[in-house]
Amino acid sequence: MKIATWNVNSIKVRLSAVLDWIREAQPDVLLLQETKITADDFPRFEFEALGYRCHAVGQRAYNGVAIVSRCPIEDVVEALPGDVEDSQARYVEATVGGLRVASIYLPNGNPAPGDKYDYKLAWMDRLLRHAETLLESEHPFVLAGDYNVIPTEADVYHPAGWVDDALFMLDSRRAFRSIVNLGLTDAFRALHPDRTRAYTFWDYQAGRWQNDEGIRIDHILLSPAATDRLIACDIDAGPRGRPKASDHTPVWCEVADERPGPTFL
DNA sequence: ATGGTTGTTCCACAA
Repeated sequence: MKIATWNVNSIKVRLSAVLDWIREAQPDVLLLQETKITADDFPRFEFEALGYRCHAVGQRAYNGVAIVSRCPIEDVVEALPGDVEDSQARYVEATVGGLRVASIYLPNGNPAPGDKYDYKLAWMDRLLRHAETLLESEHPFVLAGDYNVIPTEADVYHPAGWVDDALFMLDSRRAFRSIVNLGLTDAFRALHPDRTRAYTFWDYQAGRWQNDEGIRIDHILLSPAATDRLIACDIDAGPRGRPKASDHTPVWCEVADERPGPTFL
């Protein structure tokens, strides 16, 4: 099963780019972020025409996440547990093809320090607790999306320029590490430990794409049971170089349908 | 230190 994640920065503007990429990359599941549209206005028919189902969680103008899948989308959870006051559309989780998957749009947190940074860290604490709950089930799961966290210095073109940014500040990185340290696997880094200049986001401003000055902030985290089935993972920078591109590009992984036997080793 | 860009909305804010 091929699972991909992509922050599209408005599904309305990006619809043809996303449909093109689906035709070309053939993911079984595509997790979207920053759709910037309500669930009612999500362009479901265009995805259904390609043989996919959709479950969108959204709001006007900001945020918005969705699950697009070839398999039925079952037992949907439309918000990250832990704060009934939080009305931002940043989380959707469901079972697809026997796997639990979540599309995550973690808060940006800038400017930091401040209210937005506090919200980011609180949101990450809720994600940590929820991941603990998911782990108790021992069911394989995939938490993928725009984490808005640069995990290490290897994941940014110029670390010194980012030390005061909420995406790279120590508490953000610590919180991300705590989530991974529950026993999850950063699929990309697990398979490409030494790869440099592996980015998923390049700012629209200041020629960042042209100069390959990016950051790796879109991540696929796998539970132990899902990690045992991990076959491949990569970043597809193709869509970032096309006209009317999102500032993010897709990340995908391939997970075996069955737990591999001895012949796999 | 500033400016550089894109999207949505209402004349700014978020990224």
